[in-house]
Formats: sequence, C-alpha cells, structure tokens
Amino acid sequence: MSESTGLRARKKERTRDAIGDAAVSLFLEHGFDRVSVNDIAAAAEISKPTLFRYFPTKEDLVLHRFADHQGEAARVVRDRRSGIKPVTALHRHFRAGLDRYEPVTGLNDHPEVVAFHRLVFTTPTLAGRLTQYQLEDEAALADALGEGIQARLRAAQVLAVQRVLARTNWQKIADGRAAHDVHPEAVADADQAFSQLR
Amino acid sequence: MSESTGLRARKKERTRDAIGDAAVSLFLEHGFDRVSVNDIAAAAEISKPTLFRYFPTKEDLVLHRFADHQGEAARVVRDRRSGIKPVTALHRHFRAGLDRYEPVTGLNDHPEVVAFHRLVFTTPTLAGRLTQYQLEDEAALADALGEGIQARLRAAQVLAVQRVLARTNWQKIADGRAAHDVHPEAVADADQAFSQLR
DNA sequence: GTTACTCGGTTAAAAAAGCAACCCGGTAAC
DNA sequence: GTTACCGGGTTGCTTTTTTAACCGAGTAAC
Repeated sequence: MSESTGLRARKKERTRDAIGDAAVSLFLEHGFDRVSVNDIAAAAEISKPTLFRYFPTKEDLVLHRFADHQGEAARVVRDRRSGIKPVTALHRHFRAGLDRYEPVTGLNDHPEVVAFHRLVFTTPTLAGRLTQYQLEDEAALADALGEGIQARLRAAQVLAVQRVLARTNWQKIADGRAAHDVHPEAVADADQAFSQLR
Repeated sequence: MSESTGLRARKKERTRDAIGDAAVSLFLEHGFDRVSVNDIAAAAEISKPTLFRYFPTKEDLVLHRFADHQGEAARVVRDRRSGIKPVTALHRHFRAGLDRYEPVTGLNDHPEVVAFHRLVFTTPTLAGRLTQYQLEDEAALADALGEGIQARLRAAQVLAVQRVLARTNWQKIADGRAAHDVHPEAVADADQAFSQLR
C-alpha cells in the first residue's frame, strides 16, 4: 500500500511530534512563560539546537498546529471544481470543518483543545504571532483569488470572517456549552457571514 | 542520584536494547535462520549499517546477553578479598547467581529464558560462537589466576565446571521442573563440583 | 552454465543530532 | 554599578545515522 515513507522521514516526523506534544502539554500545565525551551528539550529528550532546528522560535512550538492549516484557504480555492465560486468553496469547506468539529473552527469542546485556545488567546506574544501566520495565509489566498487590490480585499474579508466565526464558537464553548449544542448556531452564523460576502 | 548519563549515551543504550530485543523476539518466534538481519533492522526501526555498528555479527545479536558477563570470572578473582582462594571466590559467586536465579546459571524457568537457551543450544552456529566467547573468557580468567600452564589449566577447568552446571540446570528445567524445585540440587551439584576442583 | 535471487556484511557520502560554548537582553544581588 | 545568573537563540565541531550502492558466497531457475 503506502508505507513507503523512508526511515529518516518517519523518524523526523516522530521527533517533531514529540517536541510539539511535549511543549504543548508543558505549556498547558504551567503556562507559556513559566516553561523554558530547556525544559521542553529535556522532556522531548532532544538537545536545544535540535529543538530550534525543528521550530524556529518558542512561539512556533504552540502555533505549528495552526501552521499545519497554512495555505489551506488558498488550496481550497485552487482545487475547487469548475463552475464553483471561490466564496462558495470556502463556505462549504468551513462548514465541513464545523461538521467535523475541527479545532480550527473553534467548535470543539475537548478540554485540551479549549485550554489550548485559551493559552493562545491569553498569551500576548502568541496571539501576536498568530496574526502573522494569518497574514501569510491571507497573502496566499489573495494570490489564489487573482491579482490586484480586489483579490487582496476579498482575501482579507474571508479570513476576517473565519477568524470571527472561530472566535465566537470558541467563546461559547469556553462559557461552558457543549460543541454539539452550539453547532446549529455556528452553522447559521457561518451561512449568514458567508452570504453577506457575496 | 544517577541521571548524569548524557543524552547521547542514553539513546545509544536504548537503541542497543531495541535492536537486541527485536532480534531475540524474532528469533524465538521464527528461528535463527529464518530471520534476516534486514527483518531485524526493520523491526528495530534502524538501518542495516547501524545494526552492524552495534553488533559485529548476526550471532552477536543473540549472544550479547552472554557477552555481558564477559570477563566476569576474571573480575571475580581479581576483586576477591585477601585471604580468599580464587576457587572459593568463584564458587561463592556462582552460588550467589543460583540464589538470584540468574539466567546464566541455567536456573531460571521464565519461558522466554528457557526458550532462549534452547535457541542457542539447538542452533549450531550459535553454539559454536558461544564457545568462542567462553574461550576468551577462559583466557581472561587464566590471566587473573597467574601465568603459565598451571593457570590456564585451572581456568579451563573452572569454566568447564560452570558450563556443565549451567547446562545441567537448564536441562532439568527444560524437562518441565520449576527453578525453585531444582535449586537445592543445583546448589549441591555446585558444591560438589567446586570442592573437587580444590 | 549463466542469470538472478537472497543474505551476511561493508563502504562512502550526506543528513541529522549532540555538545559545549557563546551572544544578547533582562533582572536580581550586593 | 558591576557581577552573575537565566532566558531565547546561534555557532562550530564531533558523533551517529541514513542511504544507496556494493562484495562474495550460496542457491534456485531454466
């Protein structure tokens, strides 16, 4: 079938996961600023230079989970079937994310996921760097949408919508509601927001 | 206490264990000749050259467990307290091994250990190489005992005794008896054999 | 009788990891 | 105020590992 991933690649991936998991779990337990990169390296059983070879900065240890979705919007637009408008494709994609309760949509009530989002939103340096990521994502989406100011404006608006929707969902769940319970509202919000984009 | 083992050393040890364990468990399951070094490398998730950097030959993948006791007899003799004769020290050491049911003494009825010994004894190339190890051990013991033919003779006799004792114990256990049950006989045999050496 | 496997074992080059030492900004000690 | 430590990152240098290719002996195919 498809286990043709070489030994090297497999181990690198595993190391990367080990570092990321160790970091996130330590951050959740003690807070971002109270955990040093040395602690993380020790927990992941790697050396400090190795850690920085996998993640350029301390913040990326947290944000790689968002980074994994990097360029997703652009890809959705590029891969849409002919005859479908970009906004429609993005709308459907986001809705599918809601139906799968994907963490990125904010609609996920697993305690770790909720705590993880709180960690990101309440740590200034993390929130700051997260917007950096989103700006890159926006640029990629703009490229996929075409050229000129028009494309860039649309890209910005789409991502703003997604950001607000995700944040809204997360807030409701952080207030104690269950994801399943919030789902209908989340879908309704998304429908409204995306149709206003057209 | 003792966490001062560097990262590198710790990982090396773990890799070595992983290879050795993978090898032995595959050998026990399928037989020495029906498992290739490639299979072992794959199971241990390392490459073939790495395997051979840890173990010089395929046989050593099995025999390293004996090799870990390499030079033990010589050390026992050298480290004996003053006033104690070499044979006495070796006798006591062997007896202590019996009391701890150490696999090397043959007096151990853990299924894996029994199967492991059967594997070694019934695979000619392994049995052959095992005697090589014992010859080196014999030379070391001879050195510890002094110089000349006299020392070499004594060394040979001591190791021969230990070999026969261990083999005898193993045979009884392979016949289905419990180690605890065999223990008194094993001690008696050892006492008799060692006192005849004097 | 070549051809083409497989298997134990080796080689050379390149990637990756470890280690120790360092830079720089902050901050606590005295 | 300087000394000293801690934090995030970096820099060489060495050790370890992967990769792919190979050698030489055995052996099955045809």
